[in-house]
Amino acid sequence: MSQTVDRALSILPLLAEGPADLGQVADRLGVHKSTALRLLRTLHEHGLVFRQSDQRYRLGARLFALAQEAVENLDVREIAHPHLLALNEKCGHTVHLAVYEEQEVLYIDKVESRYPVRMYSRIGKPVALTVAAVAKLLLSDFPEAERRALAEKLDYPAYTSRSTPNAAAFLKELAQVREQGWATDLGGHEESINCVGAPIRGADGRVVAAMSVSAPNVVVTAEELLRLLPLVRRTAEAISREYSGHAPEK
Amino acid sequence: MSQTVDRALSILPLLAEGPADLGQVADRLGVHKSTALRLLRTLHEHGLVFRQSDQRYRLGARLFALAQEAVENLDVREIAHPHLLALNEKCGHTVHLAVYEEQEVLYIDKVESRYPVRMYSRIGKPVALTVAAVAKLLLSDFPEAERRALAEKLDYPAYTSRSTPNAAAFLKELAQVREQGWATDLGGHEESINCVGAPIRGADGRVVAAMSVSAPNVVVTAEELLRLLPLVRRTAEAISREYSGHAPEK
DNA sequence: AATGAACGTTGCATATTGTGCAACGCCCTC
DNA sequence: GAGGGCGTTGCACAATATGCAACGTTCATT
Repeated sequence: MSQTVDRALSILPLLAEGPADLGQVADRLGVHKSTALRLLRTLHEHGLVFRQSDQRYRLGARLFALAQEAVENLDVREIAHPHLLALNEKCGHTVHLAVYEEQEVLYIDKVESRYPVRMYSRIGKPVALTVAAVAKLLLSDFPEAERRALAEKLDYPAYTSRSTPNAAAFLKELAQVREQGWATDLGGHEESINCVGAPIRGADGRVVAAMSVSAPNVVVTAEELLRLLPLVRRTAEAISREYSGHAPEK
Repeated sequence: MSQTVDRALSILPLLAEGPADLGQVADRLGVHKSTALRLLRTLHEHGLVFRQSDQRYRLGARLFALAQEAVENLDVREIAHPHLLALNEKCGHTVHLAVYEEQEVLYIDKVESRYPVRMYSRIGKPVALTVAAVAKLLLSDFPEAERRALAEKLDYPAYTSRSTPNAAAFLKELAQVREQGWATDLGGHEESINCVGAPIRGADGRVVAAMSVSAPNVVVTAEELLRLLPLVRRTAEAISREYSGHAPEK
């Protein structure tokens, strides 16, 4: 690997501790002042480092401009897709990925069940906010005030006898989902369909997306589906790690 | 300056645009694949870059961590943040904090509007120097010679019909901003968005940062926004006092 | 006002270090 | 089973980064 680049990059964490002058940088790198100067100059040209008024060096603003841009161009779907495929490979059921956007929760990816009996859904379709596992996951991460405001505003259609009946029940459910880190929908939308889901989190811990596994009663019972929970959670965690920039573990 | 480091660092903005594979990186750098590989490996070891499951490279977690530290070390931000929150609490609009660094003006903090219609911006993003209220505030504090030199060097993109058209107009505007101690951007960047801003000064009276309140026409008219000016100025002054070492007044 | 220390900066000779090349191995497609 | 695409490795060469020593400035000390 490249010694020069290695040295240059070692400067960054060093400056993260606080501003430092040329001599300090050179010392801590174990190189000559002139060498440190050239490295700092190159970092400077790229905006990763800058020189404050007392001539000392500190981390530059371009660093967070880069990070910000990277986050913006991050596509959850792209990262999640192979994981969703792998999960489907293992359990055979329909796997969904959803995000919250403009007061709605939308499916943005889907891997079809490999069983002949499938649940109906389609990418881009808004999901039932009050009952869907992915909706509960995404909404449970909202600040409490917003959760309450939203819960009041919603309708609570009685899709089935097990649909969430009202705001109070919904808020209680969200609190529980938030607490336990996973969610279910057991026949709340369609009598014969059950789902289990888990949240996908960004580097800052906020929920950026949610995934779920869904299957009709006729294929597996609710209890059997719940047994998949650890697998679903592990998958969601793997996606979270990769999404927030950690190398996937081998 | 160091060619190797220069090449390595050029990879970062390239990856910020989105994931890329080895060949793409090598091409865009204009170097041999093997060279690109070694550079990427070094970046990888420092955690600035990582390899997602499809083998393509992406910006890594350490970059985000560094960016975070870089922002946190900007102490204006730390001091200003609660004030920005309070201001947003009162008026509901988007509040920005910006500093000048290395020929650019950058947003370093932001509190989102609580209205559904929001303006687009992001922390770390360089702002349009010739029109943004915060840019005018920061640049107006430069010594006259530097202002003139800078004004000559700049481009004057006509974002809208009300954008600053040329160096002469810009210098006149800066002089006025300097005189009155506040600045506006009335549809100069995006036709439907207005801003009012005020400077934050250090103990020596120099402008160290600038803040602004922004709102689209559809939410409040320019006149209504201007009525917030006293509030904005008072907030900026409170931040200035605290920043320059006076105890925050309760 | 003069001296000296501390720090950043520059040019240069040296050899360490990074480079391109070509060949290899792997995986996937046709 | 052949072929193309892609990442990877070892090697010989010279381009490139390095340390040194000397210079310039700024600032504190006497």
